[in-house]
Parts: sequence; structure tokens; C-alpha cells
Amino acid sequence: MTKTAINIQDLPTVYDAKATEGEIYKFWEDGEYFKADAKSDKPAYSMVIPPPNVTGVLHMGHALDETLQDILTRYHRMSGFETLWLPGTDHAGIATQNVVEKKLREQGLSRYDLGREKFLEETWKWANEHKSAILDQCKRLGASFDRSRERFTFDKGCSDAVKEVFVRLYEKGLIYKGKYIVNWCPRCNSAISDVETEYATEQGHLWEISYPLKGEHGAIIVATTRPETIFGDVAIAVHPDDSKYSELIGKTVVIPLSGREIPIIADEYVDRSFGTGAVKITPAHDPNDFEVGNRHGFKPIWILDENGKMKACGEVPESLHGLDRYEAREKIIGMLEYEKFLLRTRDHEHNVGKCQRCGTTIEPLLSEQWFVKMEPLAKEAIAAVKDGRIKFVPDRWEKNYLGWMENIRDWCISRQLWWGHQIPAYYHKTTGEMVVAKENPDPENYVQDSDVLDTWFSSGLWPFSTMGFPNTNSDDFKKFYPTTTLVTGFDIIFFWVARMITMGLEFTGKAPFSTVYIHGLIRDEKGQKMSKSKGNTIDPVKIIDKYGCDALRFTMTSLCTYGGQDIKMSEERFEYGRNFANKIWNASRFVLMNLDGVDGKEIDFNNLTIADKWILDKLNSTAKEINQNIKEYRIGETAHTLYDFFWNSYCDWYVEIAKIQLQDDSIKLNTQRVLRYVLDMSLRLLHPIMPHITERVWQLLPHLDSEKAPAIIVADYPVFSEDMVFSKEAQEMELVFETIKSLRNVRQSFNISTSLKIDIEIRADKSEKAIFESIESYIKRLAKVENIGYADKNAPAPKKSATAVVSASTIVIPLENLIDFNEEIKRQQKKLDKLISEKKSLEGRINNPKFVANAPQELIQQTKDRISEIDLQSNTIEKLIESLK
RNA sequence: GGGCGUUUGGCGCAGUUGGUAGCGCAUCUGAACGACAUUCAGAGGGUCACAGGUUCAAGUCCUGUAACGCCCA
Repeated sequence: MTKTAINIQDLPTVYDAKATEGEIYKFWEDGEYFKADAKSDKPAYSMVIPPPNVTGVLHMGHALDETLQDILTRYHRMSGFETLWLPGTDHAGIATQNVVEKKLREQGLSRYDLGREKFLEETWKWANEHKSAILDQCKRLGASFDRSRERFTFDKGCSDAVKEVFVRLYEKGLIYKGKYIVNWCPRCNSAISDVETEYATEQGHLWEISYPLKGEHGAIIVATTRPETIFGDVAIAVHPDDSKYSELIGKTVVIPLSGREIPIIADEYVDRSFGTGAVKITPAHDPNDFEVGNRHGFKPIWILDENGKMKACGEVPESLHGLDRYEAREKIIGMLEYEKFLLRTRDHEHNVGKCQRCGTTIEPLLSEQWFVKMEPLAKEAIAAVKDGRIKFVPDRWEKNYLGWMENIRDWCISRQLWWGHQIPAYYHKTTGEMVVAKENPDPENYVQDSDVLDTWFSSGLWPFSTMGFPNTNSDDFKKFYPTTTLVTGFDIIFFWVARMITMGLEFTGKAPFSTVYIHGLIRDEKGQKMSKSKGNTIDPVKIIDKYGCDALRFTMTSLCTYGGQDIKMSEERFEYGRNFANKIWNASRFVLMNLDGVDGKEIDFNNLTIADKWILDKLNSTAKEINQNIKEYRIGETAHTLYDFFWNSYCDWYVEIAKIQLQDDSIKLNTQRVLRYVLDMSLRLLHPIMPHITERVWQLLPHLDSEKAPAIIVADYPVFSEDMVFSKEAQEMELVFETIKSLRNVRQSFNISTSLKIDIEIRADKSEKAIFESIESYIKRLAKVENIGYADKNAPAPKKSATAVVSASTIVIPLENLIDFNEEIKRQQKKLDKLISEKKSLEGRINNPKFVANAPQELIQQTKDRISEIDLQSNTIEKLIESLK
């Protein structure tokens, strides 16, 4: 990594990301630059990573999320903060258990064959093997997180925090155990929470079934989407005001195929317009029916088991025992039809709950579970967002969050799994008495609850369980909690963000972060979600191999919008970042190759050319804009601004001009200093987004004697400086650009080869003559001009020439034998038309008395100035056209 | 049903307080050069979904409509 070891001339002409990035990352690791110091005096900036699942492999979503966090981390590290980005992984209860069970199945085993203890051993083994794989992959992304603080949601510290929180919530009455209808996944064999249930519209049927009245003729017709549950019916309900059924209320009917007798009841819950207006009540298998059942004091009857199969119980006909719910449905329909109980079958579209993990249709099941009482916790979580302690970016997500929080439902936290934090509740073996405590009070006589907690319960503690909680006196907790920013996708606002906020406020009294930065999701080029099953994923590691990490980062970043729109991604888009990295590389090569003899002194401000001042001014305003953009989380704009500055200002103009200035011994040294300075500052500005290439070049660059930083990663981030404002020169440089562009345009219009040098005659306006004289060398080189002459502004327009009207002046290019005058007339006419239409619209304004009365003075003046400029130019062009005819 | 988002050149998208529409890709034309062909120079291309309204002035603010997408019920 030392400068002397490298011969600048040997640097490859194409940037080799692969050869650079690993080496640079190691350089940072060896230098321990990612390590945060809890004892530092600097103000803290901290962030915790949204812990990826241990089961996961790095995907584009991580790549984006981690890149944005790394940008913020690196920016703050360079801006004087003691910066901690804390990495870790999530034990991912169901997902991990599924993976290990699948592996067992391949060996013909189930988890029950192993038993709980052995199964957990296996799972731990698997988790330990995979725990860090995804974070290792993040190294390829350049992630500058502090691996010495890496955590796992199931490690000792996090487990202690979970127990502490569970016990305290229980003691406060905020955790309770009870029998309620939960979303049950028959495949995962566990309860899941409301947010883990997704709804999909499905084409189903509505079956109308006749329940005969007991002891008399007649029947009541009930419409249902789930005929297989009739054996669990405890009543038929109708609306109390439904005259159709009023005389049936209180009568008894007989359940078809089973013969059990149930009453007809009245309940306002019934929707009269749905089906026949009479519904069956099955409290054990439907959430609404459960409520109705409770109101009327019915005992629920279970007829489906945890696997979604018909129970072998007295209520269910023997021929159906053990049948899967869908098989049973088919069979029951047949039986009902045969027995003439089925009156009608209609198509019916309805919403069906699906398990978010495996897509299996949810079975609402009445069972005993643990819940967190959310309403009391939500109060503070709502207040914290409303009063601004926590800010969402973009702010529209605030509404989304508040809407959910304000209608919060209790959180089912128990899962019938083995992999996870086992619930710290203990039951007496004989009396059944329950004790909730961090440790088993008496292992001889008490057994622990067999259920485990929802993974998100531990994720909800992540910002403080990782900082030492429950020990709130730890150095990390004191220095880095609360964290500053949380960066994540909108898809886990409810799952995770909301829960961290409630838990953080409850247990630390502080909001766990002050800003939640929400970005969009990465989709494929058609806007579809990427998924392995669809086969439309893009592997970030492959992209890094092919285009380079910095290219990946820059491309992704540039696609972020302030509104957090989803990003449509296709592989070709990474060429954008790769090309930019290559541009940086080559501009740097140019500068490095031209720094021979440069000293370690600062720029001499008394010996600056107009171009020097322009680029310094431009750099300065760019730095200002970038700092502002990052502070406002306008990361996409940050990328665009830097791209534009570096490529279009520095490379396309300043470097080209510097080539001229380097030929002039009186300004050579200072030009070298400016070249170096602007490159150095550009690299720093770019570093958070493109860390590797900027560090690489920075290490090669000779620095000022006063430079203290050993690496760009810890160098000062550029900020706006009053000393670097050169408004006048920046304005005057416009003349350079306009002149050169016009001349190039003339050249292209008349097919004049670039190898042919031309002469020009400038008819300069008084105010511009001096500037033209000072920029002659630029014009000569960049527009391939041999001789520059001057003439009076009002001299007659010469024949046989092309003309460029630039600002208040006119440039004549004599083109004997080279020019087709009809072409020139056409060219000039086009420009004239454009000016005239612009003038027309401006005049429309200025002639409107209301505009003059209301518009800001500055704008009025601007408009007037522009009109006179147009007058001047169009006048010149008109005369020109006349003379050409 | 409620809420949110999107609709801008062929494609993908920017456009922060209202002040004459920008970028990348693609297209067309041309290319001397010791940083770079992953490059350079030049050019063409948009009645900003639609209909009203506010304003001197609307892509931008307000109302409504349509299409697509997401979240919640």
C-alpha cells in the first residue's frame, strides 16, 4: 500500500476492482478503522444493523440496506463523530427450524426422533456454522461495521435481555396467557402473529346447507365457505331484526350428518345481506364465531387438529377421522349432496389468510397462547412519533405507522417451535401452578413452558440488548444508546420498527433511534419482487465480481429517490457505476502522472487562473450541497451531484484546461496543487459511496505536509468554506463554455474535421473583451483554433463565414470554400426562431401589468435583461442572415 | 371499503419552498489527442395521465376522474 512501491506509469488503464477491493478492505480491518471507542470524547453516531436471518444469503435488498448504512457510517466517521455501526444476525425461529428439519427429513428423520435437546444441539451447530456467513459476504460490500461487537439475537446477552423483558412485562400485567383464536399454520405447526399472516383473494365457493328443524317440518338454510366445520357448530345465528327469521329464533336445529342439536340464536354480528342471512357458529375455528360464542356462553368444539386434519372425536363421523381439511371438505360436500342437505353451490371470492413463511392457508384455531397487551405500550410509542422524538424519512411512513399503532391488537408471542427463546414460565409438575421467572425456581418440581417466543420479540430489543441491557451502565449503552438512525425497508415497519420503538421506550425510557430512514425495495426490471422461486434474482456477489463493489454501490445509490420509490433493477444498469469508477480511476491516473515536482504546500491563492477559481468555487458549492443532501437523506441526489461535478466539471473541463496550464511554467506548480486538491476533496466527497477506489487513489496521492489522516476513511469530510467562493470568475467561465461549445457546433455543422485548425475573429463587446483575452489559450486548444483576431463589434458582417453569437459578442469563423451558405442560413434561422419564441413568451409576461405588480423584483429584472440580450442577439443574427442571402 | 404511492422524451427515472422541463440508457452524426473507446465532441426527441380550479405564473398547490401498484380491513 505504500506509494513508493507503485510506479504510477504502471497503473492499468482500466480500473481493476477485483484486484483492489479485497486488499483495501483488509487495510481498513488491519487499521481497526471500523472499531468504535466507547470512551471517546467525540459526539456519538450509532446504528444497529437490521440483523439478517442466519438462514439467509446476501441478496440485493441487503446490498442496498447495508450500502445506505455504510454511507451514513462513513460520512459521520469522516465528519468527526465517534461512529458505531453494530452488526449481527437474527436466529429466525421458524425459518431456521424449517431448514434443519428439512435436512433431517433427507435422512428420514423428524425432530421428534431426535427429541428437543438433541434437535437444538443440531440447530445450534447449523446456526454457528452459518451465523457469520452473511456478514462475511457484507465485507464484499465494503461494510465498515464493527465486527468486534457482532451479536446474535439468540446469544447469551440477547437471551438475558429477553428473559428480563418478559418477566418485567409479565409482572406489569402486560404479558398474559389465554385461550384465543390465533392464526395457526398447520404446516409450521405453530401459531403465528397477525402481521405474519398475509391475505390473498381466492376463488372459492359458498355452499348453502339445510339444517332441519328439530321436531317439526322446515329447515334453516345456512351459507358457508367451510362446510367441513359443521361438526364444530354450536349454534346458528341470525340478525335480531331480520323478519325472515324472527320466529325461528330460539328453536333447535339438527346438524346434518352428525345429528347433534344446536339452537338458533340472534346476534347483531350477522350480516343479513351475506348468503342467506343465517350463519353457522363455530367458535373453535373462526375468530368472529369465537366472539359470538363467548357472548352467548357456548363451549367451543374442536374438530380440526394442529395439522389441519379432522379430529378423531365423537362429533366427527368416523369416516372422516384423520382426513386433511380439504379432503374432508370434498367428502362432506358429497355426503351432504347425497343426503340432500346441500341445496346450492355458488362461486364466491374471498380473502384467505396465508402463512407469510410458507404460504400455507392459515387455520384459525382456538388455543392457549401468550400475548403482549399492546395498547398501554402503544400510547408512548405513538407519542414519541407525534412529538418528534422519532422522525420517519420520508415522513409519509409516519402515518402508516401511526395508523397501525392506533389500531393495535394484542401480539401473540408464543410459537410452538423448539428453536427460539423458551418462554420463562414454569409449571409445577403436580399442582400445575405457574411461576414466571428468569430461572427455574426448582428444576426438580417445575417444568418450563415448552413454547418459544416469536423471533421478533428478541429483534424488538436489538438496539439495547446489543448495548449491554439489562446493564444500562455499560460503556456502550452509555455512549451509543439511543442509536441515531435506523435504516430499513418499509416491509418491516410493523414487524420490527414498531416493536423496537415500544420496547425501547418501555425499557430504557428513550426512543431507540431518532430517525427511521425507510428506503424502497429492489425489484426486477418488470417491477416484480425478486424471489428465488421466480428465478428473477440478481446476486450481488456476482455483480461485485463482474462490475466491482463500488460500481454496485454507486449504481444502487443513484437509483434511490427521496420518496423511497421501489427500484427496478437489471444487470446492465451496473455499467453506469462501473464506468464512473473507471472515470475516477483514469482522472486520478492523469493527475498522478502530472504531479512531478509538486510540493507539500497549499494552493497559492494569489496565483489562480479564472479556471482554477471556477473549479474551486464549484467544488465548494458541491461540498455544501452534498453535506446538505446527506443530512436530509437525499442519497440519490448525492450520487448525481457528485457524478455531475466529477465527470462534467472536473474531468470534461478542468482537467482539459489544466493540460493547457501545465504547459505554462508560471502557473504549472499551482495548477498541480489545484488538480491535487480538487481530486483529493472529490475523493473524500465520494468516499462514503465508493469507498475502495477512493481509498486506493488517496493512498497513491501525494498529500500536503499538514495532512494528518493516515487514510481517507478517517480523513476530514469537505465542508463549505467562505474562502473558496469565487462567484465572479465562476460566472465569467460561462463565456469559455459558451464560446467553445458554439465553435464545436459550427465545426460539426459544416463537417470541418477536428484535425483542421481554424482562425476566428472575435467582435467582442466592451464588457467581455478582457475576458476573451484571458481565455485565449483555452479557446485555442479546446476548440482547435489557430489564430484569434479581434474586430470592432459593429464591423460589417463578413461574407463567406460562419458566425457564433455568444453572450453580447460575436465570433466570426471565416470559412472560404468550406461553407454551404444555405446551411449557414438554416443554422442561423434555427437559432433565431428559438430566440424569437423565447422572447414572445417573456414579453407576454412583462407586458402583463399584474406580473409586474406581483412578481418579485429580481425576476422582473431578470426577464428584462434576458429580453434585451435576446434583442441584441437576434438583431445580430438577422443582419447576418441578410448578408448571407 | 379505507389509506398510501405511481402516471414526465423510445426505455428507466430526477425535478426540496410555484418562476421558460433535467439525468442515465438507447438513437443519429463525427473522432486529431500520452488519463479514460468502460472514452471524447455534436445533434434530435417531451401539449409533464385526463378534466376543472387557484395564481401574474402550475410538472409543482386544490378538487375530481382513470389506469397500475402496495398496505390495512
